[in-house]
Amino acid sequence: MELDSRKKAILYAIIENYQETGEPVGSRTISKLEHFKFSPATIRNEMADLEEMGLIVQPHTSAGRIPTDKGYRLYVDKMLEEQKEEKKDLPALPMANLLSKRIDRVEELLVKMAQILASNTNYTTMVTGPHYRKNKLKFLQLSGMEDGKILAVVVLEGNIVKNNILTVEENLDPQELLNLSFLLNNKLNGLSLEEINLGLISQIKEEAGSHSALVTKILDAVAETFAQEESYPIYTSGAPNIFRYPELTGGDKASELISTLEEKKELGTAIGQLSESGSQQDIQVFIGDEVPVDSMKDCSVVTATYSLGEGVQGKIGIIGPKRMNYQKVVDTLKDTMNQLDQVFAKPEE
Amino acid sequence: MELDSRKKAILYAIIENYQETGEPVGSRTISKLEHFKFSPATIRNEMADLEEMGLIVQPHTSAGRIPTDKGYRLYVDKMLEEQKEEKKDLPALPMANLLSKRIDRVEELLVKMAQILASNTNYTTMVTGPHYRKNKLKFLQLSGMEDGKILAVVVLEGNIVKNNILTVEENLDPQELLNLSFLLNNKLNGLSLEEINLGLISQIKEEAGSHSALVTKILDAVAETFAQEESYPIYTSGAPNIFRYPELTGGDKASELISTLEEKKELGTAIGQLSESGSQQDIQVFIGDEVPVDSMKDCSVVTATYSLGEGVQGKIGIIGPKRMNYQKVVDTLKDTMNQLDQVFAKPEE
DNA sequence: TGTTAGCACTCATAGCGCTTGAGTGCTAAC
DNA sequence: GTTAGCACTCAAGCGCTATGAGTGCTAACA
Repeated sequence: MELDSRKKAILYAIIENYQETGEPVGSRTISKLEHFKFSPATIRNEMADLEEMGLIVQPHTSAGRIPTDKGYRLYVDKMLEEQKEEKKDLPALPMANLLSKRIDRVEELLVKMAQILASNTNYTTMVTGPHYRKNKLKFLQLSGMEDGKILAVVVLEGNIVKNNILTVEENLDPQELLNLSFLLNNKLNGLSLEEINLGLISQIKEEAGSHSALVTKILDAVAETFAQEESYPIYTSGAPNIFRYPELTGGDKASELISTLEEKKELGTAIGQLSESGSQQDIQVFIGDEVPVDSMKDCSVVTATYSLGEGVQGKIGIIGPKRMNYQKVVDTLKDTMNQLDQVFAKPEE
Repeated sequence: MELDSRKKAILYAIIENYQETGEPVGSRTISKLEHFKFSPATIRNEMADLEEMGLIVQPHTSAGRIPTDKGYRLYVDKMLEEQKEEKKDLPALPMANLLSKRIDRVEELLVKMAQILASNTNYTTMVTGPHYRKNKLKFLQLSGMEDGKILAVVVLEGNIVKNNILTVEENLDPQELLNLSFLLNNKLNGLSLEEINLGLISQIKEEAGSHSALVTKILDAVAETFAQEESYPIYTSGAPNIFRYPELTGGDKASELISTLEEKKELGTAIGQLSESGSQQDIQVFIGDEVPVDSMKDCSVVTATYSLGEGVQGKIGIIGPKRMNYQKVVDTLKDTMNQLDQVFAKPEE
């Protein structure tokens, strides 16, 4: 069967009407719309065809039609296609203020970003913490603290800073500590986790002489810092927004969704999958069953990859009902990415 | 009217039965219980009295009784009273493993603690980040990083560590940095935010000579560290548990509750109030209208103050329906507090 | 051949009346 | 003081009947 332009127009009209109302759309509703000069009967014929093609369905015999995943997919693909050409002007999000802040408070930035996106779109937002492509040790600082403890500060590329407070039995004078600090920096800087192997470790221990126990502790701290980065955190915001959409709150759905959002683990792995399967284009749309999280099969998810320069990047996902306003979400995300790029593309101030 | 022991027994029986079933409790149910050798009619007479006293109510004429806030209050007060004498043995929570971990990852500890409490009680748990009574600067470390940036590590009492990466125009050699570091530590150590006043600042700037601009930046970083600590974070866990209790999910209640939990601000101030109004005893129970958060007027909240040594303390709150198992919650919290105390009371290993 | 009017049909939803059963309060007897 | 008995109340469930939105199909029309 041919999907001519009239059928398309009807499909899109159904989708857009359903987006607003959440109710199945009947032939009469469509025929009363501006651009449609055909009678309900004609529309009905076309709708029967669209249903045959699997683009729309009736929830029950005497109801109007709602779009299927396939119908949405068609709509979204066409939309993304058109997007490439025209450049839309959206009211700018109040992200600018946010972005003028310090870079070293990445976490706060991400949380705020999630909040703004959630309240602006009325959907739920999740943001993965930054993922650092080149995870290398950049800098290591040891400082003695008065009570016999040592503060070890580990800095990775991308300016991830982690602190570890170590307790030592032996007593170190500042000069020894400085020497040790120098030795470790010398040996380890620029190396990734894999490159710090046993041979290197024993070599360092040897050179450290009597302080080899301390070196072990420090290296543990370094390893932990790397590990922490691998299990990067996930921030969510606007979870209660799902209550705006009755189709997401029937039965135990709301509970399951909220649980999924709270237990961020599953989300994390899912997002990982998204990343891998993702093509070059930065915006991806997952509709219904395409979402790789079971409790979200009634949702759609739009993801984007953000970048904070220095190869630091992560994912943003907007989670909403399948009848979400894809146009608005995609535009909003693009706008956000642009703003981020503008700020972080600047030569670092 | 006199609240004799039989009336009390009936009240408690109603409360405990209602805790389990969530359904109004009738006279027949009570009379069939072990210890009650009276007929339903007698129980009914007593129940009429209890209702007159405002301890129980009927949701509608032909229904059983449910406890009022006042009824719960009586029950809880008696329970707390008895607790003081007998020492209960609960199956220990799997907190021990957790507590054997490092102390310097307080945040992780608190999150895990919230999770364990939530899954163990089936209620929602919130934990305020540690509040440091004596907020004094303990240690300040400046390190030059290769790309012309300076890493400023600020350590407060209680081992709160914050990192700030500063960008400097001027070039500093390591020795100058060391001197500056020494100067700042000398001047600032042991001082609280209020004690770092303008006079002191200008004095430091003078001694720092040409690096006064840098000093300003560093002091800003210090101020920010203090400020961050004042808006201490709040962790929640087990929010979806509210869906277990129908009385909390009718209407928009679930949505409001989840929103409140997500927007932790209101919680924070409320918790603040709790702290202030709190007496010496560490466990407090808030029932229904006593809870100082509007969206939680249908809930009860049990709070405890935890302490991690060094005057570092915060609040834990368990949020559940008014028919929550107070006994279990209070016991669990006490057990947790004890475990924390045991670990942190040890001479710091 | 595409479009439309007309009509019979379906079915979710709402409203109505009925029954059921859990639970009560009251009274009178033990 | 306690209990048996009884009339009463009322939420909840069930079946029945509109109601109305919406459909598919057929036949007529341009």
